[in-house]
Amino acid sequence: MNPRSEERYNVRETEAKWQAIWEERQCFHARDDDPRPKYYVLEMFPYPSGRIHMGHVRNYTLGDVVARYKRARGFAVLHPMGWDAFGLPAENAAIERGVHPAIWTRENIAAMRTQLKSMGLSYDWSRELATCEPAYYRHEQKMFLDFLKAGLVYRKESWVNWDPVEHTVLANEQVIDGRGWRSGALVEKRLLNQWFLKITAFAEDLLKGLESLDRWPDRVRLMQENWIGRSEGLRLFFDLVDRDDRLEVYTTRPDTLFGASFCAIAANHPLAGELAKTNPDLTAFIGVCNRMGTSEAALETAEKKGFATGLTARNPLVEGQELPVYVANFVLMDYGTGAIFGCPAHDQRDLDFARKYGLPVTPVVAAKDVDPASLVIGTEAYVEDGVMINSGVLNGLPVADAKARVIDLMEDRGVGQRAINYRLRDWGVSRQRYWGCPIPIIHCPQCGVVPVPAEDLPVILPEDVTFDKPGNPLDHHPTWKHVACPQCGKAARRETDTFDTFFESSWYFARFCSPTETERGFTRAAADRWMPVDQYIGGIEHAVLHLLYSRFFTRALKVCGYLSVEEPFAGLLTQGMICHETYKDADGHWLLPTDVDKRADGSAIEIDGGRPVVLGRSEKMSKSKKNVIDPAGIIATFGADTARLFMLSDSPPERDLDWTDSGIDGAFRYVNRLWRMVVDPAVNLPAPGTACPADFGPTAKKARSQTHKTVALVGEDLDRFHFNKAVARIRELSNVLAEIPATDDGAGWALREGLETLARLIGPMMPHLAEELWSALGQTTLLVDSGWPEADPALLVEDSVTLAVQVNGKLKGTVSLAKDVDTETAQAAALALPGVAALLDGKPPRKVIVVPNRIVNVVV
RNA sequence: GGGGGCGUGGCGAAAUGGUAUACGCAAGCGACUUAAAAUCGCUCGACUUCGGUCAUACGGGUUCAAGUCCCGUCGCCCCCACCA
Repeated sequence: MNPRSEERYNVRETEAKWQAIWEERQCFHARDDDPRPKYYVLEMFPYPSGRIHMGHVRNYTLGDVVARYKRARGFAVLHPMGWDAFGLPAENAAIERGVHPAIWTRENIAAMRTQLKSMGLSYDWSRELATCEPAYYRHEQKMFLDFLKAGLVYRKESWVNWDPVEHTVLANEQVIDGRGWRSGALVEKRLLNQWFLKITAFAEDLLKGLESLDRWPDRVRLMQENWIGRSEGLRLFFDLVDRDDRLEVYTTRPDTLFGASFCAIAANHPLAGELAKTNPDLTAFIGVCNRMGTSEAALETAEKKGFATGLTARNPLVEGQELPVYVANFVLMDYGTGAIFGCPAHDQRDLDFARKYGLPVTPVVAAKDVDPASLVIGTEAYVEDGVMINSGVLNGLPVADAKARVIDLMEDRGVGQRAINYRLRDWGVSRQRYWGCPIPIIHCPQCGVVPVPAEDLPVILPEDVTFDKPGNPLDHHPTWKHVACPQCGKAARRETDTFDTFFESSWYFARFCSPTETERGFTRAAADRWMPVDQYIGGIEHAVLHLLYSRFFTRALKVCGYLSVEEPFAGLLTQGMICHETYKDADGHWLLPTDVDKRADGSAIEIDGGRPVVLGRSEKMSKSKKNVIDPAGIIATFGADTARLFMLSDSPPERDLDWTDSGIDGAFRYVNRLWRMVVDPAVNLPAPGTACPADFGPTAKKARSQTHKTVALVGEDLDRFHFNKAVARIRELSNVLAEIPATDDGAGWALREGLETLARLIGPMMPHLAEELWSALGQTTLLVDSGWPEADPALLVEDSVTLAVQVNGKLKGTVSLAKDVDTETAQAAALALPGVAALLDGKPPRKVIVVPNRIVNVVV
């Protein structure tokens, strides 16, 4: 036995060795003056929570394969990594464990950086950034002030989710079933002064821009389209009877104006507030509306409720008609004008409301062939298309024409105008939090809102704060908020709110272009050099928020002269989640996979105590369900390459991936198999660089053809991110190479060619193993520097092909023919097949279809 | 309620409208071994009278040909949601 085969592939030593060599030689350093075409690949940067999880492993493996592949293909690759380091968990750690958020965050970054490095990721670490450092966030304070100057920022009182226990605003996604996600307290609506970024100014542009993003998943584009929610309709005024005032309403159904039977305004509508001043019952009703739950269940069961204000409004289209005005719980202040007219016959909510309060229900649209007289609206509104009835001048018009006619009429009379409305709302960026970027504003009793002068930037977050009281520590700080007004010099107060953490992640991709720039975040030259990101990779959960904010932010930066592009991410890959089986004990408590012993029959018991375990379905790995596997243990045991291979091989990247122990075992077996194939080859290999022999035996010849075909196919697969297929093809090649008999002419040469190719093809996926194999094969260069193999076109063409032969579309056999034979030859060969001849029974076929090199279909 | 996606062996999955089930996992059998692990080899959709026949959730349709395109049904998943 060859003594070397007794050695085992030493994962730890080998991976550490190559990581050190790559780092020492700065293999992944991106140079701004590199003349080759650029390729910017970026993965969504992590929040430094303390440890990496499997989702990170998948995300960064995918990105690293793309980066290493593009590098091999001759691109100047920018592949950076950083930390989305502001955020709530750091404050929670401070409250719960007494650690300062800055210390907690920096320690987590250090720990996670070590973990990421153990994965062998090809980052340019010289560009690393952390958003919690003043060197980073100072620039976004400047950007905010530039946006303010450009009219893209404003301050407004708005209704927010207020957690009365934590004394802070919550984002919508932090409100679960109407309660604060941490405190569990019922969330209230509060009117608060907040800073807003005018994302709605770009609504149309953000919508249009989606069309150009042809390398984004359709799903994400559609989600953003729905989120922006463009609608076309009419804004019109209803005069209020006996009041010198009118009510502005937005509708997408101006055609149904003849069927109107009431108007309704939101509880937070200014008119409701005014009326409530003299009406305690209305005040109470508004209070009820503001406390109303916003959970799915609450909305489903919530009754339509209204409060008759006693006011009436004149229907601008129907002479003499007066409609009662209600305050209604189902009208939203922040969509349209916060006021509607109700047409019960053709809107389900309006119908529910009308039935409850005994309001008239007049159908004004009927399906084309329905007799209007027989039309009865019961408990279901008619929302389909049709023709106008009961509508005076509109009668007989199709809905679309009636809409246009009413809009024209209202515009002519000056009581309304065509309007486009968006569901998208301006981005409120104020948070009553400590661990975030301070908003660079000073409030002066004399001068009002005063921006911090550029020369006083950055406004640095003070570190000497306490977390013993609820609310924002910046508010409790004894000195920090007290400053002199930059304009009048008198005592003034700093803004103590900080930015939403989506602010930092909205421009970090540009910062990576010139991470040490001190003047304005990044130089225009560097941004022009590297932007846009050619391939962005991350979770689908950011389909709207982060990706939409970043698209807006990039446009705003362009307006302010920072960069030239509008779209930050030219290509987007959204990866699926990592799932794992779930386990519960008899009492219904979740169990960790490490506490469970799976048995051969599929059942499972608790390792400690042996009680039976209830197996649950595979679900997204989460701490709450305890179905998590720590990547650190996997990497320590099996190595980074095994973990990476597993992440790539079982499912396409956009699909969810089931973690299985047997899957990781299989990947590890393959890593070792490849290693053995090289260090202990079945056939003696010629020296590297030996000239190609003139003749090859049949199997060696086939193997060579397979080698070159695999090069071509794996390249296509990687171009399309079909990593699972690339892995399958590589495995196929190794299966073929293992079959070459030593007796074949040129066997050793064909095997060396195959193994060298294999090493290069696995380079992006299993980089440590690839380097190890490359060097074991006697190569003296680094594999990362050796480019991508080229397929020999001569070896890609087959001289013979197998054609399927069908009769009436059913497979009856195959024939082997020379490639590209003429139709007649193929047809004759097919008809000569015994099975085919028998079915024909001597008669000529009705028709024969020949698809060259593929199939012959005989129709009888 | 609105929008979108998916349904292929025991499992993860392949398949420009053209030989369905590549590649892997699990399982079974065998070799090596005192034994186990590791490794290597073979079998592996269903039924079969061994000629074949039937299988891509279900029912229709288009086509010489459908997992793939169209219509409908069922099931699962995701996103948004009193958006006027």
